[in-house]
Amino acid sequence: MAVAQVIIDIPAQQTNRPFDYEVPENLTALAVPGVRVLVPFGRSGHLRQGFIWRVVDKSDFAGQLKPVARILDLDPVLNQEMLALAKWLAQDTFSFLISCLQTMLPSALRANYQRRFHLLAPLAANDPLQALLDREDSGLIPDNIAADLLAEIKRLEQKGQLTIDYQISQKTKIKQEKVFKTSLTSDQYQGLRQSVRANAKQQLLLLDFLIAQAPFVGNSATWLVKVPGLKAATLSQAVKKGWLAAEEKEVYRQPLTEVTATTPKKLTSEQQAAFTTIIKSMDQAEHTTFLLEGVTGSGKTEVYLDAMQHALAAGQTALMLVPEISLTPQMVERVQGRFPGQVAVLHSGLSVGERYDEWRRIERGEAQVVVGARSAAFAPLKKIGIMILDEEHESSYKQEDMPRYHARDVLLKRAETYHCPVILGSATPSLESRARAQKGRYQLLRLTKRPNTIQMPQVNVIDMRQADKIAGKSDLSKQLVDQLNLRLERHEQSVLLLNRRGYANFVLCRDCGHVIKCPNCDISLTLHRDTNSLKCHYCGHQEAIPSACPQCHSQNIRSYGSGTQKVEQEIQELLPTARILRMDVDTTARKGGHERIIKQFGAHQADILLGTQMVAKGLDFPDVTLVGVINADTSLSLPDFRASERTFQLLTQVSGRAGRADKQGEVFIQTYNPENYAIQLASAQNYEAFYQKEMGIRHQGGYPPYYYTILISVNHRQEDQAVQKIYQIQNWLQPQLSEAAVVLGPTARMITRINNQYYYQLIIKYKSEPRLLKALQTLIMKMQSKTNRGFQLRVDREPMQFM
DNA sequence: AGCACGCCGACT
DNA sequence: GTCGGCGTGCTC
Repeated sequence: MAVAQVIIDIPAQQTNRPFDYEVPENLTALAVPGVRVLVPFGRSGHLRQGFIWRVVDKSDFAGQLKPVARILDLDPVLNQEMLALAKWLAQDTFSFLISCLQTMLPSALRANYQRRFHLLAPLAANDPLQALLDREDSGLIPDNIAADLLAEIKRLEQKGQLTIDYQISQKTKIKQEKVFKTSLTSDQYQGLRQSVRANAKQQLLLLDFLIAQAPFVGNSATWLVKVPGLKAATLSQAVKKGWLAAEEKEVYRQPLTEVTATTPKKLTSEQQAAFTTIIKSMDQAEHTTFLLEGVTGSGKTEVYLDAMQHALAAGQTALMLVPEISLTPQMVERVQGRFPGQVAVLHSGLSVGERYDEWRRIERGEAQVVVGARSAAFAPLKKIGIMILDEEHESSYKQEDMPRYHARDVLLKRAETYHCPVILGSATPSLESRARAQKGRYQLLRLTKRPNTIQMPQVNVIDMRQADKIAGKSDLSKQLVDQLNLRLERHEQSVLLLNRRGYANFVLCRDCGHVIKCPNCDISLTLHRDTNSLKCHYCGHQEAIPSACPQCHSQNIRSYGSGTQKVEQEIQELLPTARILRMDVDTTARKGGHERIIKQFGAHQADILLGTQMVAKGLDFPDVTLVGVINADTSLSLPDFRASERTFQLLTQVSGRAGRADKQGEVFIQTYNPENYAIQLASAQNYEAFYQKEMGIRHQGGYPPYYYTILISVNHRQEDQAVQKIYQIQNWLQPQLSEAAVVLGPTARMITRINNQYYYQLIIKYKSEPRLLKALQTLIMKMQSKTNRGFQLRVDREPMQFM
């Protein structure tokens, strides 16, 4: 009898190896690697979801095998390539196989475990469990259930008064909407209208609506009930009375925006040269990595599109990743316009079901081109001919939780399988990539000119130590405000970058110096004017603004430092006619909020777009002639060796937003460090010089790309526990490293406490440590044991954030 | 995460 | 002697 090796979804994930299960005779045809199965697990025998990893003839397991309970897929959801990719990913990122497999799939295919209790005997009069039964999903035990309720459930279960069952429901994969059909004629509704009690407001409202729908009555027209004021309960009552017929109807979610087909633009000679090199590599099926370094506006996208076209012409597919933030309608329309009907889009704005639909279209081969954010690196395309990573320096390509993968590494790995080239594109490549191009591991392609003779913007650095400042508004120089005013008069648009959201940075008592801090984190709270509250940007804690100092009760408490909200208010006071749009986490958090703001600004419904980093990325507004950076220094002062690189990239990018069409753009950068090289070289738009200078610094400090880095971080509710553990880890790890490896720390993280967890960390810098990876795998396993309960360990290879 | 096994204390 | 506390370790 066949034996399936199954990777199981165990919540605690204490294991990383497959478990063997017997395949019942009638399921052997379906039991192939990559299909999802339900298997009994543990003494309880509760079913869990898993993936068949391999099918073998005989098990090495000495005990009695349990049988596979159910096979969930007719065709594997993960093919051989994906399974191999998962294995590599798990090793490369120190994560569990199961989490890698899950990450590759749309969440609609992930198991959704539910615990539900059923009463066998009536509850006591005031039993707290009654509250759970009264909810709509009667008897469902929520994951975040209060401990005392859970204890009560356990108690009753032991007394035999209730049972708990465990269900695995697949999250809805097919979008279903409740649709109501009229089941009576208009006349019959009229009749009912007469007989219903006069105070049955809801029923009358419904009947009036049904009568008004008369033209539809009698035919099969279905309609969605969206009558204002009508409650869902009334509808279900109406169904019971036979007034209406309800049914679940599958709805296709493809918000098909009308796209006009576009034709390829003629390439400039530089673009043509890059394109020719790339397609040569495609034709020869080489997995070359190209670093396409092109200044903003030099037309990288046109090269991507032509390369993708070349793949399609050869019967292959194309995968293009862009940062989430630049996956705007502008970008999507551009790709869809070029390849109408062939494009699937994957981004976080899609619902679970929409994502699944797009994933299916890709998997079935109905879409040959995929545009998406980070996780689209796992798009189930076959016969990939070209892969593109736009804005390759963006840190959002690195996933911050398990598995901590970098989309770039995934693409490069897949390129080996498909023998196809990868294009990494950026105006300001990451130092890692640029250095690899230097060493010849990547092939460097350059686009140095903007087509249509658009000039590079003129960049001015304003020295805030000497600049005229507007009285009382210490963050705005007179020069910048004059420039804003000038654009306002000319009916041109401006973009302002301020790297801090909220209203004020912190709230301080002028008498005793007390700063109001988050009760859960070691960080001061940020003042938000719109909600009139103090917020913690790390844990989300929110509290009212106190009228007196909590320490000395003085009324003399003030806020310091400017955030987007305050600057918005200040500019509004200075330029009363200006229409200002604010774009930051607070205004874009809701679904579609980001798009809405971009659309509004693009449609000239505002004169000034003021926002955090996100205004710098991927936006293309032709009428913006002024870009202002209010505080270029905030990102510089961070204790992170990448601070200069980030500042340079941000300033260069935001500068590129100015003057893209026929109008010359101007950039003003306010700074207290005007002589800093990152600011100087960004204003000169000189990437090469920055690269040389920064490489020198990295070499001296022994930082990437000269060294590999690994961050090991431990957190615990109690500080002394976290400290003890990190030293214990260091003592264990150090002897396994060579002399050449450098261990920084242990140190407390910059913000030591977040959400009442204390964080301590170690950074290992190394060039070649053959034993390190194995040791870290062991460490992860050791940390899973019960003696280490309460600790969380994080092993992050090439971390983006060192703080 | 569950669930059982097992090794110690306070009771019929 | 045994009932049950929850520390420890396994789950095919």
